[in-house]
Amino acid sequence: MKTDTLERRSLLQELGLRGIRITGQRKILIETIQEAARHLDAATLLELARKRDERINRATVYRTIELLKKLRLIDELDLMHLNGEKHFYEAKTNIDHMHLACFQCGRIEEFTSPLFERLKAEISRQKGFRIRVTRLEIGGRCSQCCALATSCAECGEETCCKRDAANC
Amino acid sequence: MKTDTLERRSLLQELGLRGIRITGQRKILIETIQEAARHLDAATLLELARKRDERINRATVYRTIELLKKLRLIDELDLMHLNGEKHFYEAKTNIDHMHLACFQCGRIEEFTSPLFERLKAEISRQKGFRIRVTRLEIGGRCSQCCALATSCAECGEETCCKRDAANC
DNA sequence: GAAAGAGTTGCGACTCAGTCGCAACTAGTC
DNA sequence: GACTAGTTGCGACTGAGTCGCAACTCTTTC
Repeated sequence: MKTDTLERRSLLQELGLRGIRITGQRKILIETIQEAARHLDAATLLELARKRDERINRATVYRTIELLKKLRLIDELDLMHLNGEKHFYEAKTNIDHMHLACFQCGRIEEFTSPLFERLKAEISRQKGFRIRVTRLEIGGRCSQCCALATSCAECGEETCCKRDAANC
Repeated sequence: MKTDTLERRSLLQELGLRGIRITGQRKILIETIQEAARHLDAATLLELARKRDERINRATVYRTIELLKKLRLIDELDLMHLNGEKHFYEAKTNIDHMHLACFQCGRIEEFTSPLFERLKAEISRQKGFRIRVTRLEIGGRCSQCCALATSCAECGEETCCKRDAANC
């Protein structure tokens, strides 16, 4: 997952520094995550990894994800369950960022803000909570879909999500 | 889920206002959600509802949750997957709030802040994104666990999560 | 109060993400 | 090159959530 503003670490390098064995499978899986143009779920990660080495097993994918999560090298996302119950993964960035999920077109946007950092500082201070991981996901309608918005055929409401009309 | 600061609506009343049929099962399920002292997952909701009417079926629980989610009367939470892959549910409140999940003791705290509202406003303004649902979950260590913290037997690190030593 | 019909429920079979134990394999060390 | 702890593949399993269909029930209408 590459963006202009957010800096992601080299996961392989981090693994090596922590004395964790770098196997062929881990190398492929990590490279696949880092080179992906979008957030990957476990099944897609497996599929892409198998293009490089078709012997890679599903269990290995889950075990590697678990490892990278525990080492806090990747973040796990739900992306508002836009695509069912899957989880998605991305290499951790230098600054925490949030994900905006458009219910209409399915696009995922990333967003950072100093306000988010201030909010985290406030939580630490007020609640005495030591923050280790944050997950801020926002669902709604992106600017493009807002611009194209027409009222819903089912309910007449302009704010309706055509992707899921019952959600009006 | 009752708190002092957050105001939750009467779901049954809302359902009626929207012309949705109020069945015996829905009444029981909604009352169970509203009277619960904690966030419920689908299986627990079923279990509690069956104490009132043991004929209630699992599929009905999932269908009712789906209905309430679509009507935006309840929020779905993951609570940082502290307890596996389940989802948890709570009646929507008048103000969006976040959940702080302690990886050590498992406690869930709720927190509201004007900064969160400002952050949402900033996203709407800067990205032109029309926000419908937000989910902010924060994982770490609560103040009580911080106070009791001793270094981890496995790794020696003070910030280690004893619940999951591999997470050091 | 009874009839009618749309909406809802229970049932059971199914799907799919994720887990686990175990034997075979291999990266890294000596 | 041999050794071994850590890793992998396999296949069976678990558990959350879904779906189609027949039976039931809430609400409306008369």
